[in-house]
Amino acid sequence: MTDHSTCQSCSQRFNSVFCKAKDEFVNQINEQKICNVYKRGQILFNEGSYPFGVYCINSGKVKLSHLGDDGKEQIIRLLKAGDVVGYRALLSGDRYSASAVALEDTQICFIPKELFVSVLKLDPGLAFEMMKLLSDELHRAEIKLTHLAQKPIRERLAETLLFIKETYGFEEDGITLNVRLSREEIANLVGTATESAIRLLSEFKKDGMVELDGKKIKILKQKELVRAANLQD
Amino acid sequence: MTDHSTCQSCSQRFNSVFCKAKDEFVNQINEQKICNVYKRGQILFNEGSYPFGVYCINSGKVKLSHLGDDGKEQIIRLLKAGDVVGYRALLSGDRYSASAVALEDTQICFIPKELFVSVLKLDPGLAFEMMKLLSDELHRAEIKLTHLAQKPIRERLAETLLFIKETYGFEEDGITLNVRLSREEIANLVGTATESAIRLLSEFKKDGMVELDGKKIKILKQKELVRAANLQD
DNA sequence: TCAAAAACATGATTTTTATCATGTTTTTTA
DNA sequence: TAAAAAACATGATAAAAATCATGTTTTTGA
Repeated sequence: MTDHSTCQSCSQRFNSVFCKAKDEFVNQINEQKICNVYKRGQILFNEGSYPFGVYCINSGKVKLSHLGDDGKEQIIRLLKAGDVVGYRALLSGDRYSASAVALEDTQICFIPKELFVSVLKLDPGLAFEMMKLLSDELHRAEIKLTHLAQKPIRERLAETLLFIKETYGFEEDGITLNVRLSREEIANLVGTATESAIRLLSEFKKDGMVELDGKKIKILKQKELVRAANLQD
Repeated sequence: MTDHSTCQSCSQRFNSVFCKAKDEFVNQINEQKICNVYKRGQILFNEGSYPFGVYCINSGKVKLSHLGDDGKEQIIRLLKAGDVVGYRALLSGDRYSASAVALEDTQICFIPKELFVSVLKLDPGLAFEMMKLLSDELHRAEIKLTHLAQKPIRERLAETLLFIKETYGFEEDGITLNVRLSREEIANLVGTATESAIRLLSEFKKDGMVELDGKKIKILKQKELVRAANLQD
């Protein structure tokens, strides 16, 4: 869904919630979509503002985060090519409860609210995929919630590193996490103080599980990291 | 949706996700629904088993909870008349990731999976309400997640008491929470150790905010409780 | 490009929270 | 209904995590 291409031929089409949508509606979306490039740090939308549509990520990376009651960021989701953002508030009929910010230069297509909703009503394939997406996100949120309540920070940090790997994968070298996050962002993903995240990353390094080179994080011993995460499945 | 009544005349119909469903489909559901009474403590479904349908609560109360990796319960949701349970796993195509247990004697109608899914495909009104429900639950989960990551236990306990009040309301006296939960269940809702929950409840009592009489909890000073919860809105 | 700002790192300390221990009360059930 | 079990309560202690302090390194922007 880049400027010069179409939704019909979009590389992410069958990798997204639109995979089951009928051609007829994909064509309609193609007519009305607006494509844009967001630079690293640019805001797609801000907590508290009204949703006017949904955002399809064609390439790049985006973080979705809340501000807690005392102003501290909590990162709710990490998004990549093929993901859609901004549907939660739109479907609830709320303002955005989270902000979306590009983590690197990112190509995004905007689909206006009215069009998205009308297609959702006419295309049960899309509606079903949407429900599946919401259900999966709800599942993830409930698991995370349980882990936040019950697991120590060390385990949650290990889990977060594995989650980052699942989401963005490795660079060509096969061991470096394919995203640059600040220590503060990692802490806000784990749900802890920045210093604690830094300290535990140093421990993981000392234990030989990871290698740290600025914001580059290499996973040296994934199995040990899985053990450190203490997951049941 | 009791045994002797019909979905068409169900007192919860317009108070539920089926509020926008077409009569035609409500009639179909009425034909195939199976109504049951669950005694306090009885299990509707168990984490790990396969979903065969969804459960509509006609009266009574149900808790939905996860087991954490170390076997500790985390209560995910509290459900009441008009609520539907068991749709998450069904829509995701997963096994149940949580168990549902009746908190008191509860009347529940079961709607078989195939019927529910087929109606969902044919009735955009129901599909939309379902998406709205999922979005709202996702929102709630994200807020809770942020609070678990950022707020101290005292604030979370206060918030939990207010949440229980929002969900189940008061008894006729206007101050007693209309549900009986053990201290352990309250702790598993807050995400803390049972002793911590007990201790902080005692503090709230000492501060005159609540009155404790076994499992009966009376809210004496709601405003102070709101302040103790330190919510932003 | 170089000065300022931000991010990173780590030790020391304090606060928060969990765990352990023990006694009491309530609930269950044989 | 009485004995056993479960739940509740609270103090003492230990562990976990946050905060504070300070110095170093990296990044940013004038």
